[in-house]
Amino acid sequence: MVVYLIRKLQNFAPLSDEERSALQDLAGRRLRVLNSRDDIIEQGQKPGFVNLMLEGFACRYKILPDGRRQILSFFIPGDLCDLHNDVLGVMDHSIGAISPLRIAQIAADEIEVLMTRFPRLRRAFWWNELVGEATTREWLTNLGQRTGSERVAHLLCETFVRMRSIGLVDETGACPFPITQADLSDALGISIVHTNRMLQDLRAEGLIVLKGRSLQVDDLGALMRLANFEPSYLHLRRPGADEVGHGTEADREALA
Amino acid sequence: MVVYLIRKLQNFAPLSDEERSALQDLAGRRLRVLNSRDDIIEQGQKPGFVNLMLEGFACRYKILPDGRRQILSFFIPGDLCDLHNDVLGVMDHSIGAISPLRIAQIAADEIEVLMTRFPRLRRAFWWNELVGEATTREWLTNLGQRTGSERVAHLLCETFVRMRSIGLVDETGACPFPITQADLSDALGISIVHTNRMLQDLRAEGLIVLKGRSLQVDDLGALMRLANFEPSYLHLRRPGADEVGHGTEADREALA
DNA sequence: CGCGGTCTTGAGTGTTGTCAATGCTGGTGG
DNA sequence: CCACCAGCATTGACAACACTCAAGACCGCG
Repeated sequence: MVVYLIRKLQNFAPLSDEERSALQDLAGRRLRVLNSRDDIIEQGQKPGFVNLMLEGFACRYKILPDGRRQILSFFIPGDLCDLHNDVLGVMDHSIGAISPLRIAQIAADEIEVLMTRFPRLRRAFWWNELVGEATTREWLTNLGQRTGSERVAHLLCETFVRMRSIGLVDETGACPFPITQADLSDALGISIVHTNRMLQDLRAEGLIVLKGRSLQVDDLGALMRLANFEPSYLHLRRPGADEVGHGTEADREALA
Repeated sequence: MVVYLIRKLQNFAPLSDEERSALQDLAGRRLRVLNSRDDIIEQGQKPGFVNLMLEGFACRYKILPDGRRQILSFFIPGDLCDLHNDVLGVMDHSIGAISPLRIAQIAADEIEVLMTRFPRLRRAFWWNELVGEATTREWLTNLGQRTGSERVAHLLCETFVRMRSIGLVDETGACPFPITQADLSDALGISIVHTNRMLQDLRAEGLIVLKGRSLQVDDLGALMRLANFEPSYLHLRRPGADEVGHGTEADREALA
């Protein structure tokens, strides 16, 4: 399952066999299995490990005193949580499982050893962190500027493209999608009812098929247009990416 | 003007005279002066320098193809922009001046030399970055979960507390505040008209006086309660902060 | 004194939220 | 194998918060 991390990092730079097997070792240590809705770590706790997602979906979220919940990001296989948060000492948010989960718990110093031995991996991890921050900024833009339907479409685009970039979209254009409508609502800052209605619209337009924890995107181009989705913030490299720019709509489709 | 950076970093750890003078040197190099509304760096450009805010306000923002603008963060004196963004190569957002501005442009390798010489400064810079990320997450929560009035109140709380932590609130409880209502709207994801009305409400309640580019907070406790503002994400240390926790309302006031 | 940018206010509209009920589905135990 | 249950999805009716449009006031600056 480390293959997803490797695929992801290779969006930044190709990795050597040695680097790949070092990553394999790293992730083979402490395996942790969680059920849907379990917390990996809670607000207020001190982070002990870096968590590497092996299988399943999770999310970062924050609970307000009155119970409102904001989901801050979704984690899919290959994602690393909180590479550096030991500096602050205390978690200001929680991380919870959305589906049944398998994660590897990695000690901070193990990562440090790895990064010292392989400078390219250090840069790859950094790149990964920065992409995460860029994604948070895009979410902020999503919540601040886009309408309900655009928000839903945008999040679906992002998740779909990320899943595809690690090879989890099958030949029919479908990928696992265990995120419930309640989760979507808490991520997008709209009510459950409204989320449901926006999804209906997307279905009615023939853009997506969403059912049984699976998302199939039938017209990615249209979905992207509807959302104003511009994938460059994900910094993905796909075959031929060097040949295309970032400006035109054709570029956008090519990159996505 | 480097004093603001020093004050800020000392929220993380006390600095030695040597460290302080090294920071002073660093910031004395390339001075850049900008007018209100000038851009420091634009979306699509390659970042050249790390920018240190000496005087004035700035903001990070993103423009959508159709012209909508989302402000992602505000910079006040002492703030460092984009310590590490050279890894990604291209800016996915712009940074613009809100008021007349004086900044120091620092080369990435100068920072690296400094951090190697003073490991504590390295950790302090890291801490600073992580606080920035925590703040972005708080903004996401603000946009996703809070109503218009809460959002406005929350942003005022945050800005006021940050200004106070670097010594820019005077004895009357007022601080410079060059952010226009249009800027606030783009930061909070609400319309200008609505922003205006929410501000009127806060004035009517006697919580703030906002006029002439100056913000005076008359009842911070009430403003914080209204906003559900919980300042721990800013990780500020004030005198006695070691003695208080983070849970109760009294703690919150003490820390803020 | 005039001008541009900013702020304020009113009126009407509509997107989105709330409440509440019902339907669906996959898993569990008898 | 069926009945039941819990969680999730869907729908309708109504309310409200927030948006748009539009006009006018204010204020600092040249």
